[in-house]
Amino acid sequence: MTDSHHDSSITRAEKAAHKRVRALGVDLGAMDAVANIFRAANSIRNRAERDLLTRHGLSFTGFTVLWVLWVWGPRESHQLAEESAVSKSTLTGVIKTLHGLKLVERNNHPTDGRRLVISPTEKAVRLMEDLFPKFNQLEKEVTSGLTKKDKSDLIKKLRTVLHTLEG
Amino acid sequence: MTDSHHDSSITRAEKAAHKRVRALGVDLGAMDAVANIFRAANSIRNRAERDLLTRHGLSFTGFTVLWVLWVWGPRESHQLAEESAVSKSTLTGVIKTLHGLKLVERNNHPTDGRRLVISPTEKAVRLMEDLFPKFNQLEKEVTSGLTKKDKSDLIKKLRTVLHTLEG
DNA sequence: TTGATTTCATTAGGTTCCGAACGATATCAT
DNA sequence: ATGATATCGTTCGGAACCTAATGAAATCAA
Repeated sequence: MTDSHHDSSITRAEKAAHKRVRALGVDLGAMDAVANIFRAANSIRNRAERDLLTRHGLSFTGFTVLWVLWVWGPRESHQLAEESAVSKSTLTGVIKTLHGLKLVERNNHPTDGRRLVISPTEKAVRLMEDLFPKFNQLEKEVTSGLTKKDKSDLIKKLRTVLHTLEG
Repeated sequence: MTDSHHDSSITRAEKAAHKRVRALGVDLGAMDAVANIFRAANSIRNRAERDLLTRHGLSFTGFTVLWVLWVWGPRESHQLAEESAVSKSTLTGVIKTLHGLKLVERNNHPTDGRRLVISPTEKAVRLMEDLFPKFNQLEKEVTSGLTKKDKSDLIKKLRTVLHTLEG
């Protein structure tokens, strides 16, 4: 046994990247941290779509929008776009799709004629009550290599990154 | 001063989510870990596109593909698609865009008429030598709230998640 | 050698995604 | 009041993104 065959060892891609940027004086820790955030997000997203969402006709974004509505209740569309991390114009299309699936309602704002209030339908609530526990099961699986403390440390560090970005 | 105003405190969105799923017996640690991976990835991606990539006519995916070519050199398209984490059909379109920008060349494989070899142009190499250090600067900034050890812990935990997903 | 199978990239069709431009509504200044 | 400004959601144009179907080329069988 020489070394480095535990679960979190460096990947071939990371080694090649290090070699390429060696002469440029870059911060490898920052580079690998960001790269692994993207890899993890991509990988989890693809898994969720393949194993869970596609069969319900939902994209990951559609699921996210539904999740926000489920958690927060009816929202005006600009709020919904921000919470879902998509642009307003993207949301217009996603809402159209979700409306076609009879998962959201679109209502005019009572006093402001420009605004639109989006609500989850009863069907959407039932769907989320079925779907979210399954999604959480997937979340448990993908983080099953981490202890409870590992997860809480990971969360803390990611929140720090987010706080830096938003601050 | 009451409490909880440090950088990594729980967000409003997380609180609302916890309230909603309280009765469903979900794993909150797994939920928050995954949610924060997505939030961080989304946020960094948007920042990079806005502050760095758009002005060069590059999407984040286009940049990723160029990065892979820069690190690894000429690749066959199926390899390039996999390393870039997009489908082959998506890559066809991205390559078309990059070819329009004169950043990649498309060459037939010497012996196998089905295969295509994609190479970065000299222009692409120059662009990456200019662009990547700036991208890394952004990576440094977004992780500036973390110590060196924090970053290496974060990397390790994300690799563990990836290993679980791929294993 | 020819026919069946496999393995490539591309095309077809449809959703997601963005910024910019647009119309409609609300608000503010005068 | 009314004209200028700001703020909504939508539309437009175009890229990214997927799966399934297609077409081209290589390989395998007999």
